[in-house]
Amino acid sequence: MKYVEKLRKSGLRPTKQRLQICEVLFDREETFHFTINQLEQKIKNQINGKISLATVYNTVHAFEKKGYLKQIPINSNQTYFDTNVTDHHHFYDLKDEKLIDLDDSDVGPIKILKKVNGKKIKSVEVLVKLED
Amino acid sequence: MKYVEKLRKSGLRPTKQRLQICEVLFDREETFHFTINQLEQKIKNQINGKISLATVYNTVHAFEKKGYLKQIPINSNQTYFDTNVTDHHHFYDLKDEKLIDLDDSDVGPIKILKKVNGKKIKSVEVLVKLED
DNA sequence: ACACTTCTTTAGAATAATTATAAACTACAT
DNA sequence: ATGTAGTTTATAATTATTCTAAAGAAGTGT
Repeated sequence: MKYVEKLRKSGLRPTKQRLQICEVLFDREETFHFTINQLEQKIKNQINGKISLATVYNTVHAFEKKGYLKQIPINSNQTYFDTNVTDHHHFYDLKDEKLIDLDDSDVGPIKILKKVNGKKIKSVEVLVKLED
Repeated sequence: MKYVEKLRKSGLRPTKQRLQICEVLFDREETFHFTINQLEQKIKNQINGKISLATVYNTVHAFEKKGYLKQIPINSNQTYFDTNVTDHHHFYDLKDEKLIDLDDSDVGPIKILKKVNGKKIKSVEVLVKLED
């Protein structure tokens, strides 16, 4: 399994559940945007067995902490995550409640001219809301 | 009362509670960023009486629908609102969980080059996360 | 293989933000 | 004043997320 080493290197034991979640998350061409519930559904469709919702939460948070996932700031009732952990921006389709990646070439460079005393910039994220 | 007319014009009855909330929200020099719970606290400090949490929710949502408030897209456990309904950007101080306005002169112009079939851009918002 | 420790999974309970409900109340028009 | 439609309110319901504690699995040393 190609994820066994990756997990072990991160100090995470390669359990059956984590490997299954890795497959759902990372065995794909394109960036994957998801909520916990959507992910749980995908996992349950893909595997032949049960997985606890708590495990999905645990794993997603563990992966986020290790830098394999990131949260996307949207005001939705559910939290969105992204398998693309590079600095990038998003379209959010309000009607379909779906995220679409923007890569850097789609957005001009963003300059932040204001400074805040004693704080440094951790990230700069653009959210472009789309309507019909 | 200066808010009576404003409310009536929007088709909202100028009730005692709504007028009190207007004072807390709009009788100030600077933009006000808040969560429902913070707003509830401010109201209870300011007035000499009770207000139901449900009323705070109702009113904030009514004002949002009428365009007097807008939601700010952040992933927090609580929803943030803003009395500044113009298109503008934010710092979010991760440690203090506080929002700071950026005005347009603080952020260079943002070009969105990508188009999505049949959709148009409703808003472009930048969130700059700050850490120590 | 075995024992032992530590990490992980799990079901279910707990928490917390938000929304729904339905009865009492209030603004407003007639 | 009376009627009606909108509003407030306490409380219940809902929903996403986190917590808990017991059972299970992985890793280490023997």
